[in-house]
Amino acid sequence: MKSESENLNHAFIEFYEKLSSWELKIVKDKGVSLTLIHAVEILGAFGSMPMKELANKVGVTTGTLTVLVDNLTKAKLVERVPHGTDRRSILVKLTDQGTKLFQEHDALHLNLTKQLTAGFNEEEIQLLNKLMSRVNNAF
Amino acid sequence: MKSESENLNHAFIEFYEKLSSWELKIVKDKGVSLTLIHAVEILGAFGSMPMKELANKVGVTTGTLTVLVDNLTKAKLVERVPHGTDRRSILVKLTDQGTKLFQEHDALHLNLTKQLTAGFNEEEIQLLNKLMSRVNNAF
DNA sequence: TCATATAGTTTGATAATCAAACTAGTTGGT
DNA sequence: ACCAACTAGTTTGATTATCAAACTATATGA
Repeated sequence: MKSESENLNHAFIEFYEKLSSWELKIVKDKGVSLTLIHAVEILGAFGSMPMKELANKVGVTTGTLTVLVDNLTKAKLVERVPHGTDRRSILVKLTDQGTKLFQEHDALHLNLTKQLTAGFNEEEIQLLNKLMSRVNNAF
Repeated sequence: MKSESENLNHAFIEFYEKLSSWELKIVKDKGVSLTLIHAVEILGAFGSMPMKELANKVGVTTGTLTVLVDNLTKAKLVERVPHGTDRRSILVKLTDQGTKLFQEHDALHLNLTKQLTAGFNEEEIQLLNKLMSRVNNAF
């Protein structure tokens, strides 16, 4: 007999796998790379940050991030702005256009979430949100 | 005021982002590529499947998957087995060694899940599992 | 002041990926 | 039964992503 933790673990993994596939399909349709939209998503969620920190969150080296930010800059989605106190450092910041892309992507996620919880009543949605928020805070 | 769906959506996205970063870190430590472990995870979670279906789930073209499965085969993690009724098709199946890798990776996930739900009682874990399973089934 | 550390870029090589052409097998309409 | 249209997977040739390591510019601390 499987423990409840094992069942939950597999539910988490299945959700993660399905969301990954969904995300990949979405970005492919838009003709942008997964890493690119991932960077936009991180900047949208956490705000402007230095190259190094963004590289860590995206999961690439700073060398790779330099190229990625070059491409994002060419596409007018981000801009490099000087760090206030450390002249070695550079902040990566979403442009208006980048913010728009982030919001569009977020709206697609919202559609998906609504679709996935179509059979839920308001209390169940609220309950699931509470439980997932507790999980996120423990991360 | 944000709707409950929006809150849940952002909880899902935060969970997905955090799990992605965790997965990336784990995979880097092991020295294998994210795509490779992703394929193993999909095969472990959903069972053997044809090239095309695996390509869709991994999010690459069938051409790319051919190379990936070649590499996985060289590493003795998967094998190509004939499809019962369609001779054009090939099933990708985890080997014993591939299954072992999946189980090791799954154990890491389970540790994480237990850690994330350390503050939950048994009923809450069961409840979250029920809700997430319903979400997964709607995917 | 100067040795050491850090942020970001560049470089050269390797690996991942794609689109399109190709092979082999299936299916449906006549 | 035949054959045109379709599908699964592979191969090929080119492009892109990525890394490690060397490099530049700035910061820090003894």
